[in-house]
Amino acid sequence: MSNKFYITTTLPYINSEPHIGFAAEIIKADVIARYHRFLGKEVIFNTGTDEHGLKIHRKAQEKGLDTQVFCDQMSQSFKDLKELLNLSYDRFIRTTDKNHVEAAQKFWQICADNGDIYKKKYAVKYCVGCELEKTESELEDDRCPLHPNLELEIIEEENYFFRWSKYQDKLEAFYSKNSGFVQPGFRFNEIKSFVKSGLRDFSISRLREKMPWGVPVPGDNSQVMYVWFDALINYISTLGWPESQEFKDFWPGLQVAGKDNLKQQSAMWQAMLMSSGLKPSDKVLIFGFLTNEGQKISKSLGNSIDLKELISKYGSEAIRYYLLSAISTYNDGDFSESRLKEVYNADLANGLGNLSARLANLIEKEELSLKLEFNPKAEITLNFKRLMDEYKLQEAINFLWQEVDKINEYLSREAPWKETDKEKKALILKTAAIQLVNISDLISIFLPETGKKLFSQFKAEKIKKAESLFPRL
RNA sequence: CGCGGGGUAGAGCAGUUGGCAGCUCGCCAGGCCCAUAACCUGGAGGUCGCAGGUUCGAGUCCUGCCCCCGCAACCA
Repeated sequence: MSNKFYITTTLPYINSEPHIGFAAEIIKADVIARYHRFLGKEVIFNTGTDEHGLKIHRKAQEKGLDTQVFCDQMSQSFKDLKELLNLSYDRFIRTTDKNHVEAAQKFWQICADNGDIYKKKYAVKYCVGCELEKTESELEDDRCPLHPNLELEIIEEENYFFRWSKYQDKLEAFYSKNSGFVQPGFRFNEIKSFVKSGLRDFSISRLREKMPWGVPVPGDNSQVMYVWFDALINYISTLGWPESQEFKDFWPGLQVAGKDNLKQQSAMWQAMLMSSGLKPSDKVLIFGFLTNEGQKISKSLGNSIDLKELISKYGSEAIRYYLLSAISTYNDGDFSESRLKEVYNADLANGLGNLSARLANLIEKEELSLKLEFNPKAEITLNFKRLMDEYKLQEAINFLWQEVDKINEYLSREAPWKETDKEKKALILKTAAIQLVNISDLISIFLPETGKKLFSQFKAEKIKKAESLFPRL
């Protein structure tokens, strides 16, 4: 197995502030990255911001800002998540970065040289909301059914197209050879049937005079790249492609995305990689969406969750725990503040928090000297790995909490506070502490701060009661 | 016949290859008294959406049907 591991999130489009859904995605990616570091691998974990396109340009204009200034501000807001959510990414690429722009142009050139980019004159109705041209069959009453409030724009111009259709067979062959390529399985089925139903070449450029905010098409000053074409390339430009050892060492990698990105990640991008002669991605994980208190998250409903406020209220560890353990990794889930509190009290305060206080207190009174070490061969670790290797994050974290329960059960059963034999008492406490130490290191994959605290508390020569890990709410 | 997800205890959800229906919260009754009013044990509460089929055996596989929700702006 390679000692190098590369993982990347999708790049969020920066026309609004980061929200809970993206937080869920990047936290899951963070857990996977930490897991691979835990396995001793050298990891690159990439995220960043997608900054081109008409919507962003217009948004900046609305605010009376220079587009780059607007992008700088929004991008910073996403960068802030690193501290706020305790993320461990080590790359943050912006699609307006110079090296990305150059890589996108190089990539384009290679696809063009391979005959996969051609110019076509066409007149089409274009929906600004989708950033997509619409065919007649997609329209209802001459309006985009997805954005009925927006007037369609008629685009009559010569644009560049990518020969997606050429890759249909290759994609299908690739899918059938790589049975776990997209996870979960039902998403894989979805994309397979989509590709099977036929691919149509898609437009990958816009006239610069109409849409100035994009990567210039090499050799044609009148056109800029369509936002999706350039954005996908970030997954390799961040590794220094085309000229870098790092790219050779780390590509291909694991990509994670929300379910709205299924086509782009697992079919469009893979075809683009095939065209440029690069290896397809290693794997694509597709996560579900969140609702807020049972309702679809939307600004018009005024129910978008203020992520920063939430974090300052409950702390990143609680948010991480909730998103990872109480919400399905791959299915849609619901975010509810009352549920968050419930889970916090049950699992963090009464569960892990109380247990660590309970055990530390018992040991402190006995003045034991334990000097415990994490044991990577413990059965717990092996069972845990089995789940993590299949990216069953929710099952893995819940498995750890079952182990927390077992320690509580063990203590109640053995009742060391009643034991009069000093040696027996010490053995009971040591047994419990060893289990907790083993779990702590695994917990730090999900809750880095908590893991660190537990580890330093229970690895110390003199275990002492510390400040409450998770005070009850 | 557009694509997809879902309908399992009062609420929220798990159920991998078909093998005695589970978890968390809440509720009831005990226990413990080391710990954060915590922890442990037991209990009540389900015709697993409906109707068929395959099977020794179906929440799980097959067929049909009913209902809910995404695939609309913002957005993963």
